[in-house]
Amino acid sequence: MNVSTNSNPRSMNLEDIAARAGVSRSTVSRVINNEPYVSEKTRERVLAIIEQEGFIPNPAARALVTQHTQVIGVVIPRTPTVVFEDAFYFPTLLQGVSAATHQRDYAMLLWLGQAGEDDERLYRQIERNRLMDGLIIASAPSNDPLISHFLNTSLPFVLVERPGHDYDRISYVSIDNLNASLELVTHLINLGRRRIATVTGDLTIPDGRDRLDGYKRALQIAGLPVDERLIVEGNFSQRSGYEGTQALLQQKIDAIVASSDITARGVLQALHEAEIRVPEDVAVVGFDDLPTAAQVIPPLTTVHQPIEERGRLAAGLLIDLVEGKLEGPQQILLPTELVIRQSCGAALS
Amino acid sequence: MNVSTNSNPRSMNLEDIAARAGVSRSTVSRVINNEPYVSEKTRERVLAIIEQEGFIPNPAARALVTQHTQVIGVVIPRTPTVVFEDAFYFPTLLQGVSAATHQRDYAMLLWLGQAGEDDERLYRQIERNRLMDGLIIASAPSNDPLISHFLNTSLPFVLVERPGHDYDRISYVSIDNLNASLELVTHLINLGRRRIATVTGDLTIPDGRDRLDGYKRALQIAGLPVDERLIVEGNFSQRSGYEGTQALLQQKIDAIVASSDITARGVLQALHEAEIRVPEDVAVVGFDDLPTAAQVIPPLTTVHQPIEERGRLAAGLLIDLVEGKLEGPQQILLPTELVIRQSCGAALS
DNA sequence: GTTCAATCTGGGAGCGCTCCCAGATATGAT
DNA sequence: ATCATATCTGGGAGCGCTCCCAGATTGAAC
Repeated sequence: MNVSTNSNPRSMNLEDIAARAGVSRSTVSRVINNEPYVSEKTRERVLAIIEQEGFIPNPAARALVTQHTQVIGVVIPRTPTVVFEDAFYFPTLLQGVSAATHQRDYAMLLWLGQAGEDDERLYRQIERNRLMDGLIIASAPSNDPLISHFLNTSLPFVLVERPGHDYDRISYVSIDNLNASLELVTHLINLGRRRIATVTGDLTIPDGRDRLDGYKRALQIAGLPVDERLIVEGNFSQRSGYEGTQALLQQKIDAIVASSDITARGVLQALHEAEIRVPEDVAVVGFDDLPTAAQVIPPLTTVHQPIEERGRLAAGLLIDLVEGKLEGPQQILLPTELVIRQSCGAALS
Repeated sequence: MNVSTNSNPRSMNLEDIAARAGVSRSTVSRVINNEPYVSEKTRERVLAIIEQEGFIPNPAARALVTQHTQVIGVVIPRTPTVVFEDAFYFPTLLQGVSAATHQRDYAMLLWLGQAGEDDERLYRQIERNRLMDGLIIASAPSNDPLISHFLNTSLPFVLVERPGHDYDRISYVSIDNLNASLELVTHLINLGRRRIATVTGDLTIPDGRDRLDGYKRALQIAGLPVDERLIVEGNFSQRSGYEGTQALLQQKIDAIVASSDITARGVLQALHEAEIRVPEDVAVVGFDDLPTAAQVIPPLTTVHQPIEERGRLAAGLLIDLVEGKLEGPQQILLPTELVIRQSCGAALS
């Protein structure tokens, strides 16, 4: 009946190409996979026909036998805050991951956490998806379920933050938060600041804790006291910077170290409202070097971190693990760069 | 030799589950795919074993026979400008796409254009990737090669902008730029503005052209002249807003319609430098309602568009097309909303 | 000429599913 | 009891590849 109206013609396969080239399936496979033991003449003939027919091998069939898909996954749980408070980090990171995956001929599967919604369902979907050769997990804090799950699996994964646990069993790419923070605070000390306060990040996250540790270490090295009254716990948000600063103004201070540029925004806002001059009365420094850091008033002294490279390295590392070019847990800490602008008062001296 | 050191144990398959349940491969398959003709008792027994073993069917094997992967792709070419000038649109759109794909149990393959790099290589990778059931193409302007390619293919695809050509053969989800712009300009006219200028967007992009057409239409409806000297061609960038405004200041004007909130930022900057009061001397309106629109001074009157919903609908539509629930090209125009703040001078009257 | 290794080529087996068809069993009408 | 029908169940075939092994061909060495 519908012989002539076959609307969805079967696409070509190896056998079809083989027939047209007058060779066998196996030979075509060898040509496609660039294997040896094919005469130059045959190879060229086959390649010509592949080109001419626009033939592309079926990835599902290939994956079925090789157990590799050439696909890696990227999970970004609980994005809402990321998206709305800092719409820079996440796209930039993806850009880096994307660059590396494409360069190595992989594709990238993206999993985004949904606003408000519990990540439970997402995690189940990710765990059930056996299409990936490996996984990049962004934003480490409370994604323990994912990490624990994949620790019990043979699926390679890489974090782009330092994990909160199992440090030595997990591969990750991060920045040297502690030393960056140490350098930043030392810079303030060198400028003559002595009563240096801080609004920390989320201390359940290694990033937050490490930055605080760097702050303390810098004071200790300089022989300055670590005064707990000058340390207010925040959570990287602008709001925590604003409220933290209001609390800090009870004390006599001459500098505030914000845990992030977003937090610094809140700090500046609170200082402005209290009619305190920056940097004359109080110096302010941030962390991250978001594009807006140069645009606030006064321009923010901060720590630049290579976000895109972080993504690129994480993807490269993951693919190396997948392909067996590297073994076991690998940890990479990227260097950061102190960016001196006006908010620290460097121009004053 | 290495019998006991088999490091990568073959994971379970249907046959294994079947053996444990004392049934056949086929019955397990029926249970997994929720097909009828399985007795309730058998179904429960099989489900229990699947649960207990944590069995997940091999997607590659499944895809090989069904010709469906439950994966859709999203292409965002030439992201650099998007990322750096407007880091909001793109993540929000992805969030919407992601929400819809996850809800319908699909996964999302993401393809990002690389900074500076030619998109040629990316396009080849996308075209060669036969893992996707369908494709969402963001940012329509110059991606003709992709669109033309997939028009000749049976792969369903959906744009999230209005295409520059083949309108009626292509499925897309966009907003009603023309009427939104018309409403916006009419609002200015109702406020008494008479010399209304505009800095357009990229006129090679339908979005840009439609917004300009809405501007003209509004003037015509009000019986006002369309003065070409009051129309400066821009490209959605802040810079074009800045330079366009400087050019417009040669004319006598009382309002500027910016093609986007980003452009409006440049417009405000130029007016500020020229010491022209907004909205007293010149009213300014934008388009897009970025989060920053409410934060500039004065807060920007603009057009709110449902970006996340755009992504969600595009993905939903694509999956409907993939699954055959909908036919052929489908076009959706989403409604927008006029957001009146201070920059239009509404509060003055 | 023969012999041997290196180089090339083809086809069977199998990856883990779905689909189809044949056969078994239960259910109800006669 | 008999038969027709609806409900279940099992196994073969096949999706399009890769991998392995056996056989064919070549070329160099003797």
